Parts: sequence; structure tokens; C-alpha cells
Amino acid sequence: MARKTKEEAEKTYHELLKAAGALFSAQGVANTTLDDIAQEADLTRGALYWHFKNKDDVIRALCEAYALPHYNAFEQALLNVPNTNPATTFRTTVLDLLDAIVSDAQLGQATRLIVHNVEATDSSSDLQAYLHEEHERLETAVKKTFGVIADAGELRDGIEPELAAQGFICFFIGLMNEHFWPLGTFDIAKQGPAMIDLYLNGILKT
Amino acid sequence: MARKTKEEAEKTYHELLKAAGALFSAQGVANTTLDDIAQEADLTRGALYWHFKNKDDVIRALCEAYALPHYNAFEQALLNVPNTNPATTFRTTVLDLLDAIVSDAQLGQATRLIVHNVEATDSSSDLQAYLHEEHERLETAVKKTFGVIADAGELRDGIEPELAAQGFICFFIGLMNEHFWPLGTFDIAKQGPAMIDLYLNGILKT
DNA sequence: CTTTATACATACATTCATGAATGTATAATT
DNA sequence: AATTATACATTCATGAATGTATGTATAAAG
Repeated sequence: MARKTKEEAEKTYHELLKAAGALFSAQGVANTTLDDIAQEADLTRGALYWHFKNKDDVIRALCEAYALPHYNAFEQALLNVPNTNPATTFRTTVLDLLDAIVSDAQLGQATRLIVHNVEATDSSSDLQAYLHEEHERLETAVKKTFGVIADAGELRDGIEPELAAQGFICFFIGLMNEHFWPLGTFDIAKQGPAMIDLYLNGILKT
Repeated sequence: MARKTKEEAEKTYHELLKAAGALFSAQGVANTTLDDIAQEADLTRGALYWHFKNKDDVIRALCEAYALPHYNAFEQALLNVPNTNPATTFRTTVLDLLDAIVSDAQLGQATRLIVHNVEATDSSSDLQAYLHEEHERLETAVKKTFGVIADAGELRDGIEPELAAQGFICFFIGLMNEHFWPLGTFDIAKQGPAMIDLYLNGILKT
């Protein structure tokens, strides 16, 4: 075969990511070989090794392409929460993210990878470091937001904003975990918003 | 080498499980070979294949030996929650489980496997089915307990017991996820009880 | 128009992990 | 005491899966 144009090359790059995302979520990461991915994209491992270093690099790229934009938007929305009625804004921001995870398959695949926290193939992995960094960024934003909510007096008496933030994160990650559970019956599209409200109503003033 | 007594054989069985548990949680499941496990236990793969079918079988055995007893006790405690002040009993039962997970390394290792929901090595895995079954048993018990709590009038007005139960499960799984996060700083021993109370205070009558 | 770098496909070498087959000393059984 | 089943260790055969090296047609650069 032959050289492609830059646009064509970029297309195959995304074709590979698409194939990887589909296979990872269908068969699991460890059970998917690089050849599987290449074949799924009607390409060869040659193409894959041209665009990526190895499997970990594919995973990282997948997270960057599919998840990062949404989570960046989420983070920005949190950091711009207004000082008046911040809880309401927080709620809709979270519900928007939930909705995106449900409706955007790619984002869902990447989120699943992050939540299930794929075991890195080589132990001294920078994939782990990368995921950890992203996780921390969001954690910081959530904590900051709960600080604003507390300052606005919207937290119930006696509830520390740090704990409420940590609790929310646990709750949200747990939601994702249930959602992506292989044989699970939990339907996040239907129960997700009610679950979020359940938690928020528990810690916010009525 | 030679034949061992029944007691010796049972000891090597547990040695293998111990080695597997340690390596799985240190290097990840996919990154641990059967030879790694055997060597860690100062044995050979011959011993491993005598006691287990394959890696999945090791995982299943590990869950059965390390986690099942505790979770069975947890389930029984939930199913025997009294009709008066069930919420209090539920709380202490959960805190006991949390404490066990923190202090019992083996239980922690198994719980980690379950929560991270290891990707089964062969796709049509009965390991998945096994884990799913255990998960459902606990879910049923929790839901039943929240039914009792609701009947005792201990739930805040307007909160459906099913949702509260599902929420608790999410919250708890999220807690485990944060606890076992590779590079995480979350300290469940210190913050765990406060987190549980945060959720319960949110849904229980004051 | 020549040259070069690109975007892959193909082929190869090597390592690794599995599973099974075989061997064997010795508990356990009779 | 003889037999048998057990609890492994050892060896082997095979199949992946990976990473790399090489080939090559053609965009792109000059």
C-alpha cells in the first residue's frame, strides 16, 4: 500500500480509536489484542504501531479523545459556578454530564475505562499517572464547588463541604460502576437523575 | 518430589491463594502469570494446576475463601435486622464490614477484585456469572433491609426505599473504588465512617 | 521534477504464557 | 505388605502477542 494524505491518516487514527473503544468495552481490555483492534478497523498492526506506542498508549489516546473534552467542560462549568444558588447550577451541570455519558457511546467507553481503572500493562505505567492526574483535577473542581455551595449557606448544618464533596465523588463513581457492571440491570438513564437528587437532597438545605 | 498429607496439601492450596492475592493486588491480575503465583509461593505451576483449573478459577477461589465468609455474615446480619430501630443496626453492620475490609488484608484484596470487576480472561466466563450472583445476593439483602427501615418509619418523607437502597449500594461501591484507587490518597479508615453517616443522615429522619 | 518523508502493509524474531503430558515419591487404603 | 491414589515437579508442545525491521507506493516539500 501507499502513503495517505494527512486527512486520511487522521481518519485512520480515529478509526483505530473507534475500533479499540468498541472492542475494549465489548471484550475487555486485557482480552483485546492489538491485532484485534487493527482488524476491526480493517487495517493492520502496522498502522496501529505507526499511530500509537502500545496498548497503553491507545487507552490514553482514547481517554483523551473521548473523555477529556467532556470532562474539561465539566470542570470549567464547576469552576464558574455562580455565588448565588450554586447548588442549582451544580445539579444541572452534573445531570448534563450524566446525560452525555448515557447518550455518547464514546464518552461512555472512555468513562468505563477510567472508572474500572484498567490495570496498566507495564507496572511502572504512565497511564496510571495520567488517569490519576485527571482524577485529581476533577476532584479539586468538585471540592472547590462545594466550598462555594457551603459559602452560599446551602449545605445543611454540620456538614463539612470537604466531606460532602468526597461523598459526591464516591456516589458518582459508584453510579458509573453500577452502570457499567457487565451483567447489571441498573438503568442509569432512568434512575440516574433521581439518584443524584437523592444524594443532593440529603446534604442540601431544604 | 512426593506426595503430601492432606493437611499439607490444604496448606499449599492456601499458600497459592495467598500468593495470588498479594500479586494480584500488587501488579494487577492481567499482569500476573500463573508462574508468578507459583514462584511467589515457592512452588511450581504443577501445584497450581493441581489445585485450580486456571487463572479465573484462582480468582473465584480467592473470592470464595477471602470474601464470601464476611459477605455471608453481612447478608445474614442484614436479613436479621430487627423491626425496631433497624437503621441503627444497619449502620453498625455496615461499619463493621468497613472495618473488616480495612483491617483484613485478604478481604480487602478480594473486595478489590470484585469492585474493580476483573475482566474475565475468557469472555464466556462463569467467573462473571459467579461475581454477578454474589452481587445480586447482597443487593437483595440491602433492599430488603431498606424495606424494613421504611416500614419502621425511619426514612425521610418522600424517599422510596428501593432508591435509597440502590443509592447506598452506589455509595458503598464508590467508597471501595476510591479506597482501592492505585495512586489515591483517600483514607477509608479515617473517613469511611463519616462518609457512611453522611449518606445515612441524608436519607434517615433526624 | 527530483527528493524525501510519510503512512502504512508485510514479514520476522522472540518472548511469554498456557495447558497437557509425564514422572515420581509417598500417603492412604486394603 | 502390596496396591492405589495423591500431590506435586518437570518437561514439552503449541499458540499467541508483541515489537521491530523492512518494503513500498505516494503525498508533500524543495
